[in-house]
Amino acid sequence: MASCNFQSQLLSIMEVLAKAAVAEINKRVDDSCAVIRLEVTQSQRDIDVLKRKCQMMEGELKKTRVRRKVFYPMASARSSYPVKIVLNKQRSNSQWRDGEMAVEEDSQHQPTDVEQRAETEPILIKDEETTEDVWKTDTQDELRITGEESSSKSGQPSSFEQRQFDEDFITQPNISPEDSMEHYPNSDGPEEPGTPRCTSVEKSKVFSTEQHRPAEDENSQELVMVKDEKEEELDQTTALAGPDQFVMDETDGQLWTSVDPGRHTDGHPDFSFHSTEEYSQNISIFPSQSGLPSLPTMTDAVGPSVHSSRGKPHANMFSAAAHMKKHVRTLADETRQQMPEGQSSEMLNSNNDGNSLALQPRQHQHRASEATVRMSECMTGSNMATTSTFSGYSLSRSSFNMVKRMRTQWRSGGTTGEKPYTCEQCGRSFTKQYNLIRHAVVHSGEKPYECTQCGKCFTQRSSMKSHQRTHIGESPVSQHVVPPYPGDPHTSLMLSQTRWNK
DNA sequence: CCGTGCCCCGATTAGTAC
DNA sequence: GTACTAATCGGGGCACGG
Repeated sequence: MASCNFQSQLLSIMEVLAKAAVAEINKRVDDSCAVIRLEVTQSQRDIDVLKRKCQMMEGELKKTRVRRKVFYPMASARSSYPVKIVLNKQRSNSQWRDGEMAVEEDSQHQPTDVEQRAETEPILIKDEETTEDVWKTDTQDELRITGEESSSKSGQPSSFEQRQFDEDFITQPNISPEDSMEHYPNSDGPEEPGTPRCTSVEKSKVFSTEQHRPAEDENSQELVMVKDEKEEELDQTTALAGPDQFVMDETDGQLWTSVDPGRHTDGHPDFSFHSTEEYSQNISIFPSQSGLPSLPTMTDAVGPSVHSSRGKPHANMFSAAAHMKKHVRTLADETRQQMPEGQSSEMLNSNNDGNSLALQPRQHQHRASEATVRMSECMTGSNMATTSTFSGYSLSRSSFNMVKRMRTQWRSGGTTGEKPYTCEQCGRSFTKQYNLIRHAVVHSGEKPYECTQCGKCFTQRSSMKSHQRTHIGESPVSQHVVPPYPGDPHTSLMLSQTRWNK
């Protein structure tokens, strides 16, 4: 009898708890859906803005091309390496300008208005230049559109990384994945033989991107406020979930095992993939810097990153957050596309119901963001000793040791096969950070290493060296004529030029 | 000592000429 | 199909600074 009574009481308690849990889940799912809808709306606005910008920039590009055709008809003929022309546009602006001036002087041409403009403005050949301009104004456009920005300037936010995240994740929805690549350190302005004479990413971009900082500051106050709200919510959710619920798995290094289960089942494998793999990778990778350039493209970023990220070991949560946001948007877009209006919340509801550990989208975002920051701190060692939770995910001392081991392994290019450094541009992962840095030039088009004999440019020094070996071995004659070390590039240059120009 | 950035070498892949 | 070359990446190892 007593046990029967106890069972009935237990049953009733469980029922009450279950009902409460369901109600809470529904409530939070609805809340999350609202966030996603907001994201979708903002994304649509972003798309519109970007379309307009795109059209503007296309028009500018056409004008520029026309200008270039008119005034520099020999530009393409002056070099056998068109890439060199394009990529050198900034660094060799002065060089170009010299050549252009020479042409103009030869013709004794009186500059028209257009020409004067062309003289005072860089010749826009490559799209990144215009892309950056887009971003320069997009921030303002975005602020105008959303009307969410705070006009007042604020002091330093409590955490730059958090601020970066919020800035990207909340108030700047128009960040595209490729724009979050500014963190890529660059193969610096190289030196010596193979001296970078073909640098495509110009210093001016470095400065121009840094000029975005004030704009960031303008938003910082609101950003901090938003962050606080989110943290409060986060605390609530984590308190609800209980820290013990999300103990980090020490054995498999799956820091996110509890974050996003079940996503594969809801028809968004992409989001799931990125959230479980790329996020965890990006989290650990990106060096952050105080005062990040705002929204450069990948190609823009390669340059600045050289100067800004070196020696600044903290993770760049900006990029990670942008990545995260991209996938949240992906989810939202897919949801919108795949489901009729009004069904998305139900769908998400059902998805979450099917998984006891599945975080609701908003919770997921918040936790992901928080965990991102915390993780970055752990990975960078900036807060290794004090960080004890991943947004409510308990992290034992041994887990910290594991994280530290992982970090060491990753950074030293460990033998685990792990590729924690992911290119946001193409999604490729790399074992070492420097490999990612080196890879960035693929997207930037930068070819900093130039063969001293033939002038051909290469992305990597080893490529240039192997190429130079071809000069040595290209013919019995050249073996004798070309010095083993290009002390006298002229003779070898003549020989190699005939080869390249054939 | 450790973390980090970087260099160097070698392997692989893709493109091109013959 | 083969050879050659460029492009790219992986990994070992060194240098330097904290």
